[in-house]
Amino acid sequence: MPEPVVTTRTNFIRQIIDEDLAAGRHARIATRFPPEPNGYLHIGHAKSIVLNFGLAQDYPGTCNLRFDDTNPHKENREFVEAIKADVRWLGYDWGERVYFASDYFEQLYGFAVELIEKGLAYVCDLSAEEIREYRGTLTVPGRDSPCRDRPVAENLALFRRMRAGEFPDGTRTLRARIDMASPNINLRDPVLYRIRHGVIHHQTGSEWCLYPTYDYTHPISDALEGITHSLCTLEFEDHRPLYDWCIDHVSVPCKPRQIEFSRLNLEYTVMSKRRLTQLVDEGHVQGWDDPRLPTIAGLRRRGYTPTAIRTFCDRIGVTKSDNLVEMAMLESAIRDDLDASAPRRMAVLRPLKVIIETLPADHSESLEAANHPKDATQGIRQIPFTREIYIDREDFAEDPPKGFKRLVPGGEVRLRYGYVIRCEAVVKDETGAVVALRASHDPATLGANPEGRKVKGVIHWVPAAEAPAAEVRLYDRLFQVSEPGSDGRDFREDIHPASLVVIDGARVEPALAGAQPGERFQFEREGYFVVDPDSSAERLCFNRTVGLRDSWGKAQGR
RNA sequence: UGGGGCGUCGCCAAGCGGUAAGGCACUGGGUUUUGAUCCCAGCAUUCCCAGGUUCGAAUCCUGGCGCCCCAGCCA
Repeated sequence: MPEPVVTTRTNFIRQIIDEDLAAGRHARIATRFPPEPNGYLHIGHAKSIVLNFGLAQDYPGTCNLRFDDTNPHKENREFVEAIKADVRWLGYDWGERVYFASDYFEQLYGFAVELIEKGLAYVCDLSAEEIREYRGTLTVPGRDSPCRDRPVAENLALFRRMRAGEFPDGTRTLRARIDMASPNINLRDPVLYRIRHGVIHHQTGSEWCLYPTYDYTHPISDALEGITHSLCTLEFEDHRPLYDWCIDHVSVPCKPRQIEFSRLNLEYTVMSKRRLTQLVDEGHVQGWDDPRLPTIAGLRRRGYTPTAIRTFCDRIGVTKSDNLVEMAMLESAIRDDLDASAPRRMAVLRPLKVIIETLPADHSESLEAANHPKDATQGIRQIPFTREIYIDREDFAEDPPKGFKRLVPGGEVRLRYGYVIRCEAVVKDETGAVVALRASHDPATLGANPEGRKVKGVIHWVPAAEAPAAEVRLYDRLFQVSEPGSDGRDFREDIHPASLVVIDGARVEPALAGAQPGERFQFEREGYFVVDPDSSAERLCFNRTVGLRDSWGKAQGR
């Protein structure tokens, strides 16, 4: 089958790189993906991963994986490992190039000493509250810290004592000496180092009680790794002058260029780490890999493929404009991939028994079914056809709406891969509920059209006695509004109460019996499903990745 | 009302002074033993608005308007 078309379109970042290359500024590009290990990766990170690793692949060049681990409070090893697994799963290989910002702590310290010696950084005794007061506001310039003109020797000595652990948390910081009156607040003597006692850093243990801030660490880490193009999201645009300042005033080997692009926003979900963490910690979902979450782990468990995610990232492009992408965009990417690759199977979600009375009780014949309608290399499988079968309750209607093409009393329908049957009688219980159907079949219709009449409908089915039971989890959007938390609501109020519907008594065709976790199928006329890790030989369990496009359901207003 | 960004079809997004790509969605039609897929066709006289420059402007200039980000010892 043809691979889904992935046309790597150009974008403004590629144009910048082309210009830089044409101007001879670099022989080869180097990018990096710099996650902070304080949560799981989500589809927004995938956009960045596909961008950075994709650039390295195409130009070619290299892309480092670098953990931005400067805040030991929120970070841990579990997240480091999960992030590695997700990047690898997406199909990218960093080779030997995994780094940690904490690898550079000693060098970073040395560069801080260099800044102090140049009179460009000073130890400040102001408390956090005082620093805030001195910073001024958006419209009012800040005031100089009383420590701003401290002699170099004193700064050096104090900074050394900060490292030695002589001062408690929050009592002193190292600050860049830039401009307290700058209209850009990030330049009003930003904090470079803060004191953090008693935290065990996942990489450096208790070696340090002094931790550098992102603004100081990131540019230098980039430079030390020889990054040529440092791509980040728009909110860091204001930080670029500080990024450049750090690189310009410290003895690093090269000058990386920071370029900002807009982050991905998806309708009906949330993307911020704070909110995702809250959903997991407060139990609104069942973990970071809950299939309703836009995390990579969640999408994987939902049945998404790396290819679909890459296709999606490619289709949304890379720009600087604010965006809110429709779910339909993501869904079409996974449908494209799975339509081409997923083997077809039949599964009845809400079983309704049909007794084919023109067949003897012990009738059993094997019907042949192609595993894929357009890919013969996927082969065929056999489906036993028996007197009693199950069809989906939604494929029968006593009082059908206009245009209904499925089974109705006295009407005919084709059983997929099998015969045309006619509904002869409706069996009801004392409450009037339909419990079964009595039917006849036309033996002349296997692989042939019936004589003298047209049968429009085709429905799926499973042999009653030989259809394994299964649990099927139907997922819907996690939120019921396109922008959770907009207009001042708490985003949790917008959680969709029926985002997960568990169907307990589904019946599937025998060929699904040994399905293994991670295997993906199309359940014909229903959608794409993946075997959940909870599945076992005794109890099959499927997750619905996405439904098939459904013009009938849509026309019915569903 | 400081600074930094952004504004092209319902949603993404090309376009870089020569007369509005593409994808998603949607609407028709065809094929079909999945109301799926596939195929074919349609879908911005107009680019936030208003002036200006030019033979010619989404692209250049000026002035508005709208939206986003920044006042963590988070990233």
